[in-house]
Amino acid sequence: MLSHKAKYALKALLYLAEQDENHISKTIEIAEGANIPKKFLEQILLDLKRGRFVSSKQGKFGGYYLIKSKNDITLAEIHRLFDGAIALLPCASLNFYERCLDCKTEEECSLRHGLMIIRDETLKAMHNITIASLITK
Amino acid sequence: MLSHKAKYALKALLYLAEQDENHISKTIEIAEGANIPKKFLEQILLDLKRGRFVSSKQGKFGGYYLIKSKNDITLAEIHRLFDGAIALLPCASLNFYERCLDCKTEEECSLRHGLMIIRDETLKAMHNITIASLITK
DNA sequence: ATAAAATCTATCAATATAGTAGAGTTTTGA
DNA sequence: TCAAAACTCTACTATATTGATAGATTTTAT
Repeated sequence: MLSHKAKYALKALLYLAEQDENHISKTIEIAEGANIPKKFLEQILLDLKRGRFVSSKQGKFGGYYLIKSKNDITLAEIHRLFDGAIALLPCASLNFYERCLDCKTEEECSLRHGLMIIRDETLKAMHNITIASLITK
Repeated sequence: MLSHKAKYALKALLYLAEQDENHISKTIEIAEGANIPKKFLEQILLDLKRGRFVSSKQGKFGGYYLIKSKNDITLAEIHRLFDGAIALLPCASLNFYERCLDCKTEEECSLRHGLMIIRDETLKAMHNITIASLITK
């Protein structure tokens, strides 16, 4: 399941993608427009900024705006940024690999192979879900 | 990610599936064979019993054994039993549906459609991973 | 009866989640 | 230059979940 953070992040990105080009959105606008607790959203937007999905302008008339095309922001990326690995176990993960400590046979645990198949399928599907695809549903 | 419970459940089922027909396995055997904390495994086996994947015999010479074909036990089922919904949000779930409370438009949240696509893909893949398929990897 | 095994219920520590609070910094325009 | 508006940063908190452990109870075979 997605965390609330990841869900809110997607909704915030969706909100930003629906604004006019060059429009800059204040946190409070996004919060109200997408129904997200404002103070929580502040943290999420900072995370999205660190992830280089959005950028911001401080001070009066400041706010947030997309710096990545809505066609290039995928569910996979947002999942990884907020919820980590897409694979079902760390030993089957591409980006968050860790050895299973409870596996006797060092490299290959009995589940790893099957879970890598799932990972590849899920990843492929998650890569196709972009912010743009969510708008034009 | 899978919980330890779900992971241990899969490993326990794998262990049981690898035993001779009619063999009955004591918890301690499974625990040592699959490297799972014994007391924790006890709970997991009871869950698997309630889920009708295994059955048990009490008393001396008792233990656990599969009552479902290893070809019919899928990752999807084990995920649902121990970790719940396969979908990324409750509003996109088949078996654990709940409305998104933060969605303004009652029935359709902006993410639902995309997440249902992911769910279908993941589910299809998870359905193909069976205990049998994990053995003959 | 006794030993071996499953079963049941309770408890616990550590961690993650979902937020809230408030002070600090930057920018703008009057 | 000053104040308001906005982002930024750090800390805190309540609650739930996870990953176990402990111990008493019940069942069965010999």
